[in-house]
Amino acid sequence: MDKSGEYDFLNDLVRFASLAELERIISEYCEKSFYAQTVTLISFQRDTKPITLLSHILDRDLAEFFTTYYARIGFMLDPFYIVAFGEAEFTAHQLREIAPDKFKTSEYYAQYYAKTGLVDELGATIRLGPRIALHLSLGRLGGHGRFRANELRYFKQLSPIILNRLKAILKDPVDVPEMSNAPDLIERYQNMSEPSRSGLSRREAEIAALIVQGHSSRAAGLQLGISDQTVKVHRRNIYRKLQISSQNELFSLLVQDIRGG
Amino acid sequence: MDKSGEYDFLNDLVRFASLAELERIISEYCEKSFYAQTVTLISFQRDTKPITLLSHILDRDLAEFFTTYYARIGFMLDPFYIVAFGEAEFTAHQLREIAPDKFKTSEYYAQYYAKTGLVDELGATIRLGPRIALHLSLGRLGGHGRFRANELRYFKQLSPIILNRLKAILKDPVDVPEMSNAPDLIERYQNMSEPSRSGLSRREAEIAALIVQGHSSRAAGLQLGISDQTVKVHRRNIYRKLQISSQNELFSLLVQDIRGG
DNA sequence: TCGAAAATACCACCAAGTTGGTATTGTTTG
DNA sequence: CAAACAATACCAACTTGGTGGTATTTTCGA
Repeated sequence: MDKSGEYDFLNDLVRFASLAELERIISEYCEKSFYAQTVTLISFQRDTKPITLLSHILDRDLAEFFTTYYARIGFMLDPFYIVAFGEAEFTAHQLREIAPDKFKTSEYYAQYYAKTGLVDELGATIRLGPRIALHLSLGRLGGHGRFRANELRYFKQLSPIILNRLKAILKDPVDVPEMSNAPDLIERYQNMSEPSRSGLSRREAEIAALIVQGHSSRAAGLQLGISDQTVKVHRRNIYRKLQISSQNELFSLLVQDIRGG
Repeated sequence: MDKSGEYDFLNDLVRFASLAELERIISEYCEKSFYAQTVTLISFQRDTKPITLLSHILDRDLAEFFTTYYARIGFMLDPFYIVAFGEAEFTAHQLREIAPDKFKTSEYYAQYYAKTGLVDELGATIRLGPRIALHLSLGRLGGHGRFRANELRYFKQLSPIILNRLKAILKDPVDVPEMSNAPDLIERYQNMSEPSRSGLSRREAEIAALIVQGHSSRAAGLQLGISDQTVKVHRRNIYRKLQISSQNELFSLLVQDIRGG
């Protein structure tokens, strides 16, 4: 497999002066090197849909899938999106570093992520404001192997430079889109039950969100600083209130909710 | 809940002379009685997509969902479809009688069936030929409760009469659609692996099909007359050959395959 | 302020999936 | 024919989900 130019790529990526130039560099490199098969630059917005600023996806079906599903539903369960609004101002990770413990067997993975054909991702995110962040993603398609340790290292060194330059370029307020009031994952679950029944409590909705993101009861407990037994109790109460009996249905309700409005 | 007319409905259903008249009777009754919220008449065809002859679904979203998903993917995993091409010439069942043991927690249930809002179904099927069958389905939406024992009993008595009359009406060859060569579930799994790798054996594909239909390892073993341990071995081999590691992914591959072609 | 609900925690049990291993018997195919 | 593979079977271990129960503390609204 030809990996020549894996460093040249990132090196050159640093020398751009506009979004258009960045796009040119990316498409040039993606054609002559196997370093990455997909490159996307996304504006993440807390509580509402992301905006794709740049998307280099050769496969047409995959590109369509990306705009159809990821932009509507998938992003909410994307580990990179979740990390984007965490504490750190800047983050750069390989997917495996931040994916929940059951990510690969989660409903999200099976229904959305697996369809992209991606086997690995490098993602970097820089906060532009309290509710907006810029995300750069490099993807490996099946058959090209995962990113290696040295590739990750180099990405972690250069991606902040790239994203900081982009931040400067995009600081024009024209580029910062309007906010809508679409509810986030937790709010969705809180408002989900039928009017007659009592809805999920804040905590229960938090746990529902973690579960659909692909966390096991144990992992969710660790993250919230509570026991996995407690998580199981919440699970039971969540299922009862929503009149369901499995994780699969919990995911199904989310998709219905998002589609419905 | 008003269940008056539950018998009148089926009684009147028997007195039709054409598809159009049947449709009129159904829509009349569905509006003044809660006996069934959805009534569909489908032409099942082995190995290819079903044809909806009549569909009384009040909810517009549900109706759209039905044509979008059920007609393309869902039917393959529909317990009634599976039973339709079994040994019996005629069958009439409540869903719970023929659903696989893990149906309610299956990926199919969560992704397709749950979205319909149905909580129960009565279905009757009559074989028109070796590769074609006629299916009548009555559905209960959430909030209307399941069909009761006496309703099922009456359905089992009257549905053969209705379907036999329909068979006579539809025997006109114009109504029997062309066959295509779309692969069935088992064939799909057999042809699924990448060209470079060896595909699933017949037996493995059979088991893959049973699993996505919602059978547990034990249930699949019982059905095939082999041990559940053997089913587990096949599972392992299936996962290895398809380079996956969970049931969720097995389902995902099917959906991809069907969408792709 | 009193009571209900929420949040926390722990225990036990069962079903099921996932992952290892070994072994026997046919069948197919190069 | 020999090697490879399919199909069968059994065992063991582990993880997780789902369900049942009980109990304590906190929070918040009527």
